[in-house]
Amino acid sequence: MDKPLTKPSIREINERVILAAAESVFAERGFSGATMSMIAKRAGSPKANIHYYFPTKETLYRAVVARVLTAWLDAARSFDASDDPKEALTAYIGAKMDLAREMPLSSQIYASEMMRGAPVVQDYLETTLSAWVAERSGVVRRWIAQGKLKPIEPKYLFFMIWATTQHYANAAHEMATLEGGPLSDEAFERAKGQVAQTVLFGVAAGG
Amino acid sequence: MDKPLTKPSIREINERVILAAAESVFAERGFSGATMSMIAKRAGSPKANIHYYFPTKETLYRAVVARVLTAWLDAARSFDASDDPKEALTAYIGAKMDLAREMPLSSQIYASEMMRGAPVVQDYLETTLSAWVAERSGVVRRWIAQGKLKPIEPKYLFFMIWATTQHYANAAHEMATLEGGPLSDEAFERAKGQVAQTVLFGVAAGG
DNA sequence: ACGCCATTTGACCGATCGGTCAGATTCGCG
DNA sequence: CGCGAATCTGACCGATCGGTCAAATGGCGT
Repeated sequence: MDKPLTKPSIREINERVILAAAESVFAERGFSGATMSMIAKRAGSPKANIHYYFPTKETLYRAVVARVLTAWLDAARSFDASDDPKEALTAYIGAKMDLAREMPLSSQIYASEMMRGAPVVQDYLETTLSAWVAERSGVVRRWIAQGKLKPIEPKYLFFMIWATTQHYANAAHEMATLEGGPLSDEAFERAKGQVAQTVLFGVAAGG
Repeated sequence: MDKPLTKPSIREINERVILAAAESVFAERGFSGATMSMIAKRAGSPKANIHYYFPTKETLYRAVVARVLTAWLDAARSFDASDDPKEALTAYIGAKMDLAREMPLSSQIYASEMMRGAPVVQDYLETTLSAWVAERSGVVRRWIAQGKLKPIEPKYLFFMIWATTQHYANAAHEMATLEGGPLSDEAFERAKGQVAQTVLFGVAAGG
């Protein structure tokens, strides 16, 4: 879907460029710390032209956040890849970890949104995410009933997965300092494996 | 130590009030989003008086962050409470969880600091925290050598603990929305237990 | 009571913020 | 090519920012 049958219009191109610039600035400085001039400079346009495409700073911010949420939901789908808890959780944790590594800016914006009380994504929390959690909690409870998992509270399991994976974006700088440099691909893959292993062993039915 | 032998001076009282006000504003809006007038209003003093005690916004911010770090290190000490991995990890996770619940503002400020690349606490990361991790990694490796833990990379274990506990501060609003209200004390205690249990089972030597 | 220093305060400053606007320029279609 | 719409841009605006300052007020030892 969404194939470029027609060549992208000037509007499409520029909105894309501006959104990318805005994402990086919002991630670095937060909503209040970001300035329109900074975004304009990074996008390579005069400030007035940014306002031509996105009338206000808040409009622009909402557009950036909207992109973040779609990426989030895409990764969430990997949870449904299998009916087996081991496979499903491994796939989900892996997808979330990859997301944090490949789109750290988005992850940081999402975290900042939450810390500020979700002024923009509140309704997403109440509708889409609530529904997702309710549905998948049912799946986890079924696994528990089938004796495949310990009797845990599904919500806290999801919190733990979100926390851990998000941390690899939020605290990338802290980790880099402690490691003496950015995590290599190999180190990241080992981290991914250990997180998945730990969670799986932690919740797997005793045996 | 530090007993109030003499009654606190005007300076001590006011600095305390200002720091508390500043902490809440910085946590809500981030460094750039916080304004001196907002802090002044919350502290109940005119803005000029804030500048009398803390000459610049950055000075004030650094003072707030300094308090956060001492609370951090206090909680970290609970890791050394025992030589037994089960007890030590349970105590450490519990202390960190309590910290996130009792001082959510501090936790959020710390997270924001990291996301902005640690402009203020960089040297703390390179010295104090690095040393702490190096030392405790040695302890974990000893436990592994004694067959008490799976052969894991200690650093990723710490990352996971930090991530999970910090999440209960950073994402408190997200959790509250999904739970239909703030986590009760009971719910929080259950979460704490499940996190500790999951991590312990996840890293405990098989058997 | 006096005098000295700490503290408090409202008025004020230049810089920068988000946003506006009119006019110049370019695009795309007949 | 011609022309209306879309796009671009420098100049500009009021509001607010962090920070300053001189004068007023208060606390306290003697």
